Amino acid sequence: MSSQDEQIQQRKANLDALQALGVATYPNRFDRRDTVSALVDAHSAKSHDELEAERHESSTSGRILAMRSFGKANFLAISDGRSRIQVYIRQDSLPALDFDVFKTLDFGDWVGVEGRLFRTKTNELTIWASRLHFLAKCLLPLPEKFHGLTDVEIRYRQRYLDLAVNPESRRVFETRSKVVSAIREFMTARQYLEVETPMMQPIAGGALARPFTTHHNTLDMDLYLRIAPELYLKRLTVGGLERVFEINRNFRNEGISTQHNPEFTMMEFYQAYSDYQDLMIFTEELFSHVAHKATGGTEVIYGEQQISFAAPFARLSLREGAREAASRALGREVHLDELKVGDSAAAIATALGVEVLPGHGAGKIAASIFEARCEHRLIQPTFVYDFPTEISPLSKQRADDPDTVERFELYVAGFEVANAFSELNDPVEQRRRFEDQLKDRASGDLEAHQMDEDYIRALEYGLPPTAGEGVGIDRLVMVLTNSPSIRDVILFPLMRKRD
RNA sequence: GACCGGGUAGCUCAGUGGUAGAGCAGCGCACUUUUAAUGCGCGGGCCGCGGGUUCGAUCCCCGCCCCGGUCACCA
Repeated sequence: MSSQDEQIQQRKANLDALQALGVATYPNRFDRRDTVSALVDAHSAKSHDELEAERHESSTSGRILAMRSFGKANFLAISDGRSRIQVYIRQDSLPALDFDVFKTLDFGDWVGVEGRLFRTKTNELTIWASRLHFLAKCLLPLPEKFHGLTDVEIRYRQRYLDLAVNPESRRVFETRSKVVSAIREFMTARQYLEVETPMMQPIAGGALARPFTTHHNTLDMDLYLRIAPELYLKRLTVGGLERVFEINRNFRNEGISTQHNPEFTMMEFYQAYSDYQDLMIFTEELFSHVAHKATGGTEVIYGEQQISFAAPFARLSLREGAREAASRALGREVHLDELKVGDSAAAIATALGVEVLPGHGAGKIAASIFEARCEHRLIQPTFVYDFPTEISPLSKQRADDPDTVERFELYVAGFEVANAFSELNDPVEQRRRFEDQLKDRASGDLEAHQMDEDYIRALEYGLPPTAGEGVGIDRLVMVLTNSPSIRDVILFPLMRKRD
């Protein structure tokens, strides 16, 4: 019998022993008065003498994460997932039945404890147990207490084990929850209406990406999991909801990496009577607020870097970023004009080893150079603005330059965490842009946008001047929790099926 | 998809072409304030899976599976 099988048998035997004692093996409820965390928070500063004077009688519960036995003196450490507290068990302080129950306990079991608080000789806050209640059995051996669980495959596939034994993991997801709460609080305080739009869409629009497909049986209709909520949210602004936001999942049928999970969470919002410049200011305020609420300040450590979310953030035009990077890599001064003409831009890209596909204009080439050579260097929050029109089918052109749109992406720690633009609200121009996308699609670009006639009809009813933005929640949480992989901030990241 | 690294006890990890190792966890004994408790003793392994080479493979070779990283694609 393997070590694991052996331990399972022993734990089952202990469960049987409980039953033989007449104790409920899976009791229906336990009325706890205090969480472990509440006890620790309320009493951790109190001295031995203060505790003796108060003789606080507690009733709490948790999972056993340590057991030390000295014959008639025994110690447990129980945890509510956030804090842990020690329990002192001595035979002459408990009813005989409770001590018999104690003898059946295994590392990982759930118990309820009643008793007064005191400090041991080594000054540890401890519950002197007067009652012990069995709550639930841990039949499988838990990872060991000292090294915890470090195998990332088990941490991702069996997140419950990770959370049970790695407090750092718990903290990451608590921070994630704070981030989402802070965003909601920030948006609703500014009169944004929180909405939910379809996750299953007949046309997967609002972004350039490959969708997942699904099917509705009764309607006999193929559907896509959404790649973005964008077109639905702007329909709401057409309807007069001037400020809307949605926090929800997007699904993109693309690669997996430290920065990409097939389903990921975005906060997307639209605001009438604003443009992309207004959103830069708004974004600075939002990120400062969220960083403060989630971490207590605006300075965070990410890997080797210290990142500041204090406003203002740096601003850099995409072409200037590409120009600087090209100059640095080629060892000569590259001029902006060279990036604005297809032939010279293509020559620079080729010299840099950046692939240029037929049909790519100067704008797309400049963007490729930026992505290959510049973006990973943007550690401090940086607004990269003025994107080429050809890669921005839903953004409004600059009044002074139709090849450039009023759009920015926010980069932090070398990757994109937000994307925003002044929304294209001219239905004729929007139709022309979709038609350009259809040509790309016809030439094999699976990520090109599809035609959405109803969206154009909505624009024909009139979208006021509006700016919109999407914020990648997972990536923001990565930066705020110093997590190197997106899988560290998603409770159940997608993994290959395993037998 | 390509390349690199990894998969050995429940967990964390050593290791070798010749009977498989440690610490923790587990079991037994001792111990009435311990802190990764300690001491003594014991049990626990398809060395990811399948082929091949070999007298003999956990180790060498080939294929496959899973995980991680880099690149490609993307946010």
